[in-house]
Amino acid sequence: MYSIGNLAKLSNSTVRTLRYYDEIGLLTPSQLSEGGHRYYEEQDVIKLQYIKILKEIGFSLITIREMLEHQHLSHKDALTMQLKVLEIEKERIEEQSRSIRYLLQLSEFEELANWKDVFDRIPMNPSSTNTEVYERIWKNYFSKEEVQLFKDLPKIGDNDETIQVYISLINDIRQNLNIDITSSKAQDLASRYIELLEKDFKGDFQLAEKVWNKQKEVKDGLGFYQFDPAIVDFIEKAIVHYFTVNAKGQ
Amino acid sequence: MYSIGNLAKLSNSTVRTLRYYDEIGLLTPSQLSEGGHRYYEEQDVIKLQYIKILKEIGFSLITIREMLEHQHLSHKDALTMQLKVLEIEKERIEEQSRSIRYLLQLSEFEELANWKDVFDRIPMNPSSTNTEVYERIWKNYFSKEEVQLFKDLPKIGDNDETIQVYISLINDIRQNLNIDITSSKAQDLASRYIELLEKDFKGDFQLAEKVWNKQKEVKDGLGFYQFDPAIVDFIEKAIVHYFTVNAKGQ
DNA sequence: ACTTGATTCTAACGTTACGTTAGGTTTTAT
DNA sequence: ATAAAACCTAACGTAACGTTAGAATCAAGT
Repeated sequence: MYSIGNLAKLSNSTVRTLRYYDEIGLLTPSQLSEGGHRYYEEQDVIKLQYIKILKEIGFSLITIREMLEHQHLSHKDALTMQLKVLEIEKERIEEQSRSIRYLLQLSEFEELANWKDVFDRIPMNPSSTNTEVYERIWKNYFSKEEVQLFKDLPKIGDNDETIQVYISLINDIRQNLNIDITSSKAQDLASRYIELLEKDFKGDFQLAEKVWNKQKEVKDGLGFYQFDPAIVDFIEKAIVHYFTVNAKGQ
Repeated sequence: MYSIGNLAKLSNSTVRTLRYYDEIGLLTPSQLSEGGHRYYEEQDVIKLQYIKILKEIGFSLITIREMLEHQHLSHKDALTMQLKVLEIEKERIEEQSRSIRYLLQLSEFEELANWKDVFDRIPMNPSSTNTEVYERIWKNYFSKEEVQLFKDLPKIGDNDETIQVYISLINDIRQNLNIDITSSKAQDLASRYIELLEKDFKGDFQLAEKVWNKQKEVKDGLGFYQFDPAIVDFIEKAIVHYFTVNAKGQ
């Protein structure tokens, strides 16, 4: 026989919660005193444990009430439905996270200073479902295997370290736009960029070059991030010089 | 110059929403008629687009108001903070999903019929953080490499097809407990079980056997799922016979 | 039995972002 | 001028409580 306060303490709950559960018919006390005080039995304690478990895995109180009292829903159906609800919610969160990362990374690529800059730069829909659109474009210029490789290229918004590496490199380039292409600093930047290309294109520099050129030719681009012209210029010159000096055969 | 209804239509929003935004100071109309009607300008249309984008990625309206009007928060800080919020929320969902899958899979392993059965079978805390506890136990009996391999073994609650394969097999075994161990059916079941062991233990049948025996010796088990004794018995006999007949050297 | 402190009671307001209903006023088009 | 459409404010609802207020009840000690 427990008072409401004792039950609250016993079950790591609150008096308010228990009153609310009584109000909605989820957990009604076994007895009421003449003065209206609520008293609970051992079976109520156990029921409250069940309620807490179900609540913890995400069920609403109304659903819990249905499940515990009327049992219209089988446990499997209820669990399966709730899993579906959680999956939809997870998708929403992942999509939101992707959009936020997109904005953050875009912000760093272009050194966007404030919200106005960010909003001005946002395309209509910062979603990654545009990949399907670009796939159709890629098919016009590249083989099936090449298109497949593009799908794995780092994209802005990915939850991946690679983009950070690009961001770091692009920022370094941006701060060194005016240095001599032949300097060791410029060549270091070129080397770093080539290393990323090698990784992304699995060593296929011809494909990398083809993409780079097509990206400039095709009217709306190929869906790959479009660097600032000054940076494009720097990269081209630095890489040409790098390969000239190192005579890597390319 | 737009009326509230026109703006609502133009921006795929509702009159109620726009009134609420006015009420909380998020988007106030540029003009009010004598009669109290709200009229909005082009800049308000643009601002509403910004609001919608931020709302879509999960920011609360109050936060959006702060960001757009006072700009105390840099866009990077706000986006980073929101990403953290989403990550915490995602963790919660993943944990909840794991618990639900645990219950579903447990339910199928043991053919639990209703909620009472489920609750009776639930250990204190159906969390997978118990792995750390079991790791300490494993270290007493197994090498470091072996313990590492255990971490990758399928666990109840995993979002993985393997458990389903186990469930299917265990259910088949349960329905054939009384057949002759030497029958082709029993041997088929044994074969299927061995196939799973081979995959899980990377072909190391000696380790699999060691685990199987230790699981029975150690007082509270090793943290691997403990089959019903009748099923344990069946598996042992069927596998022994399988290897005897096929003389695989084990 | 009486007193006092602890516990409990109900009522009500708050939280977020609107949807919905009601009754009255304003705007717009003919 | 008239009528229809659009708009206004007020208020209640949604889920799951936390918080405050003022009054009543319970339990323990004398």
